[in-house]
Amino acid sequence: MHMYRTHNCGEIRKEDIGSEVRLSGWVHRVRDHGGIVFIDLRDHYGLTQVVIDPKMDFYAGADHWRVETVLCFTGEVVARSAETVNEKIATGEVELAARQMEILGPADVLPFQVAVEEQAPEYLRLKYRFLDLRREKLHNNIRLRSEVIFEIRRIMSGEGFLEYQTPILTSSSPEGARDYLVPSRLHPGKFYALPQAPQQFKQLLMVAGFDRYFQIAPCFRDEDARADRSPGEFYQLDMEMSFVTQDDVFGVVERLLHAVFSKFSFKSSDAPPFVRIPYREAVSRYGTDKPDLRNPLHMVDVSEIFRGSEFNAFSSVVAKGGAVKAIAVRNIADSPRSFYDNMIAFAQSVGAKGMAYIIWASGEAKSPIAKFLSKEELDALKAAAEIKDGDVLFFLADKEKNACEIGGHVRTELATRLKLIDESVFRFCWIVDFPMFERDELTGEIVFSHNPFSMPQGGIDDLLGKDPLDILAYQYDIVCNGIELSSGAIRNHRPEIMYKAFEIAGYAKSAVDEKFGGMISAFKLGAPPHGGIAPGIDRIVMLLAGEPNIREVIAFPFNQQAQDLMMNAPSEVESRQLKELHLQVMRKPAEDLLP
RNA sequence: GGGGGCGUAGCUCAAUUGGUUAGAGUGCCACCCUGUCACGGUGGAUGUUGCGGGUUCGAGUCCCGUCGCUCCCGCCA
Repeated sequence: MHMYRTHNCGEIRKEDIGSEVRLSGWVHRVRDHGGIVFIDLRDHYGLTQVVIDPKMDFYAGADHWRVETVLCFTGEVVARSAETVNEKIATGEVELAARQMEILGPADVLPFQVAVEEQAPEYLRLKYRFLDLRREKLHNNIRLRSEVIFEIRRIMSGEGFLEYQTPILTSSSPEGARDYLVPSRLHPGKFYALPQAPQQFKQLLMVAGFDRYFQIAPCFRDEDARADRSPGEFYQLDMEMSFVTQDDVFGVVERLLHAVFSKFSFKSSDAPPFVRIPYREAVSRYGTDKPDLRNPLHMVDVSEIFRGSEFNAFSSVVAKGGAVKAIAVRNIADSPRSFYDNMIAFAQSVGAKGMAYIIWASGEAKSPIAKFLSKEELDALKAAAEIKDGDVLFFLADKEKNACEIGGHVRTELATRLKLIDESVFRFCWIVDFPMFERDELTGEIVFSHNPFSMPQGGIDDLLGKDPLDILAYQYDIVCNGIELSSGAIRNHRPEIMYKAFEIAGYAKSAVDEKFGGMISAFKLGAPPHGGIAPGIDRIVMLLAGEPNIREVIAFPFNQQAQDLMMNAPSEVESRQLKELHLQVMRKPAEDLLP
């Protein structure tokens, strides 16, 4: 018989009755009846009830066994009587009558319970992550993550992609997020950087002729945390394809996401092709470039209706080049006054100067602002927002950018408060036609609005002939339920177009050669047209697991301050190590004064 | 770097709004119990109310500061 187990704790069934088995696992729960003890023994696979009879020589100690101790039991599989069958567990028709017991791993008193899904403080959960990972929810999330990644590899392989590794120690890039730096021992004063993404490497693999690349790629960015953004490191399904158009990339991603989301969730998910929304329309209609399409509300621009209106608060905004955005909500005319007051307070909390509304009920428009509006204006509003009796229209007037942004928040808040969001679906959309450049609000200069390596849609002609702010890029995002899963692009593989694009953003040719010399020289020696995308693995699993926080799908996450409380990272290092790396730590003055 | 929320027993929470000795559940310890499966029962131990000041006859409660966790803004090509 095997030293530790013949079966796992989720395995034995009626068919095994009468056979001698050995099980090892953690003590999940103990039910001590004095004359008989039941122990739920747990492992990765399930639970099995072990019964300890008072006649057994190890019985006396049974009630001292603490939960989460690791035990090994040997004994006979016996049937449970009809009234004692436990239908809640897969092994519930049988139990193990223990004949032998061995303690494999004793456990001290726990900082928090494993068998009970009670809330525990975040710092304890992170410090004792291995305990938290034993708990059902987190354990299942991490298992789901593994299964999702396995499925992704299977599908990508089926689509003709091969997986390649790229360097973890690379060079710092001038664009993008803050880098994590690694000092060089052999080159004093020089640093490696951890990759923010394998962007240039995957493009070089295309130049090298590998045609279709993917990688479950670690990415490192020294940025502050959010609920859906773990600081430090995260994983992307990084992919790149040669000789493709935007539609080819979309096809692969749509097939992949639909398959993965259908397989691992009971929620329904959009079938390909996914909705495509131009960037400017997304901002105008939803107030964001990552709209949650489960939310049925949207904005309409009613600026023209108010141009020259007697309602001065709006007409003056329009006269100054601003916009009036309206959000129609169906069948809420009977809401109490407090609902409108609270919504106005919310709008102000996200930057609105105020928010007007009109209620259509019993064929009449009721509103504090109705008396300023003509019948023609009211009719035009009804038509623009397809208003029916019982509907309410909310208005925000501001500079267009502000009105859209605030309206976006109000749209989300309205849907949340009115419970308009369908929680049973995954709604995907592509955001396309991102602008290539934008004006930096602080400096007034033209800068890249997204990825500098994206191909401008009109190629060199647009770069030469169009207003830079009107140039669109073959740049796209994929969004699911309001969460941005990824950005991608058809790349700019033509050196002359790249030089020109960088020139518009204020970079001299020599600067491009210096920063991206490797890529430029590669593109001068025969580069195929290529493009790709890199959906975030953590966010995909987060959506599938229904978790509101990304830490719940990462086995060993940082806390919000980018610390690992279990491994005690980051930590100080010995002065010898610093010396080897030609580094000197500049401590804060206050710490210098300490003895 | 900035703003909001939270911080009471190992854990989850309460404490009648400033009033006597800070409670309950769970966990822990001891004992009882032969069919439970969140077993049940009896008893017991456990508190620098995050920390430091202040106001007050009196502070878990009010004020100031500080620390920690969290959510958001900035940031994330």
